Amino acid sequence: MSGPIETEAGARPQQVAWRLFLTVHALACRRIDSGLLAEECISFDDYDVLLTVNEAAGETLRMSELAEAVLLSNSGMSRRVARLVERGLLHRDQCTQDGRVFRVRLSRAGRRALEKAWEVYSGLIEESFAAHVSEGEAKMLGGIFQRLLDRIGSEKHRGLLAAGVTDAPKRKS
Amino acid sequence: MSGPIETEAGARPQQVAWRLFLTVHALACRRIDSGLLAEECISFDDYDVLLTVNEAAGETLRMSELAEAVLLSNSGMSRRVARLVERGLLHRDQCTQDGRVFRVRLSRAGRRALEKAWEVYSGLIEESFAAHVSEGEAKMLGGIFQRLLDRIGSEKHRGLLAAGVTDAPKRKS
DNA sequence: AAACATTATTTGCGCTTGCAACTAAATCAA
DNA sequence: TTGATTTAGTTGCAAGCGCAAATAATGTTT
Repeated sequence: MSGPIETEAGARPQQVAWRLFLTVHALACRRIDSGLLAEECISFDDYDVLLTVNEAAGETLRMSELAEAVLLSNSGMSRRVARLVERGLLHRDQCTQDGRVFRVRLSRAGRRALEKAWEVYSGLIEESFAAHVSEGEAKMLGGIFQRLLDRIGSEKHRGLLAAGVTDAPKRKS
Repeated sequence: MSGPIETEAGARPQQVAWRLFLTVHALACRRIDSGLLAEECISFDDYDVLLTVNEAAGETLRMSELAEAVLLSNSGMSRRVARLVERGLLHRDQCTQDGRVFRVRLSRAGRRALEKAWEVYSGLIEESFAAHVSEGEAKMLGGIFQRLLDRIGSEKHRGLLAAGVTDAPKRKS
């Protein structure tokens, strides 16, 4: 986003890119959100949670890990998970070794919901993003974004996993 | 974001890029948000509103134009502007030709707040984004994002202006 | 073991949002 | 002109969020 004075002419390409980045993000997310809603899938945000759980080593995560991975506050995640449990998409069981921690995993219905949503979601990504970017460009973008993530993200955020960059050796529950 | 089944191995580069895109957005925005807060500036979202008003042709915009440009619902914008008026950063005056429309413009204090925020914000963009992207890469990103915007954005969204693609005739302060 | 400190998660609260219903102003119809 | 329609913007409502305080389970002293 450019500054308050000069704006149109003198903006550096990085600033222009930043601003476009914000706008594209907002537009694409809006489309995807409403696309999922229209097909009666779980929401974009819920998808993110279920996917993160599904991908976790051992297919289970503690509340705080999940919150961190999805970039939501702990309290926000607590309530989000409560709703998902309520709807039968997630199990949330207390850890036997340490009664303070709760582990979350997909239920059968949760897995089905995730799979159904993926069918829709992948099409929406295609239509709102992927179709407009060549494979070479996508690799470039991925490289740049990964670099940004390495520099500004504290550590294990979703993208690392997606890009297969993680080296976490852990095994399941 | 990759799908529920295969994920790490078989993901297309576009899907990897998409997921990283989401994560980088969330992380960078989080940093910028808290950076602005720490320096006692207006919020990221308010900045966006004030900047959009400032850049508008004639430095004034109707409520609905503003909402569209900033990608907020009309009701959300109505309340956001009410708060900004309350705080003395914006004027909101009823149009004399058509009493239904309200035009918004920066107050003096609003302009000062915008300028002060820009000093901080530009540093935060630098640190969270620009510093990690070369000028050539930034141009590439800008090109790709602009293309995406052209394809998925209905029309005049902020990015068009930032990229100097608009043909609006405005001049500065 | 009793008291204190620490860690994991959940609640209370206030704020912001979007949708849908509402009000007000302008335009169209007769 | 009066009445119906459309348009611009604002509210009522029921979410969701983050912060800070509360709760609960462990750990650590002494």
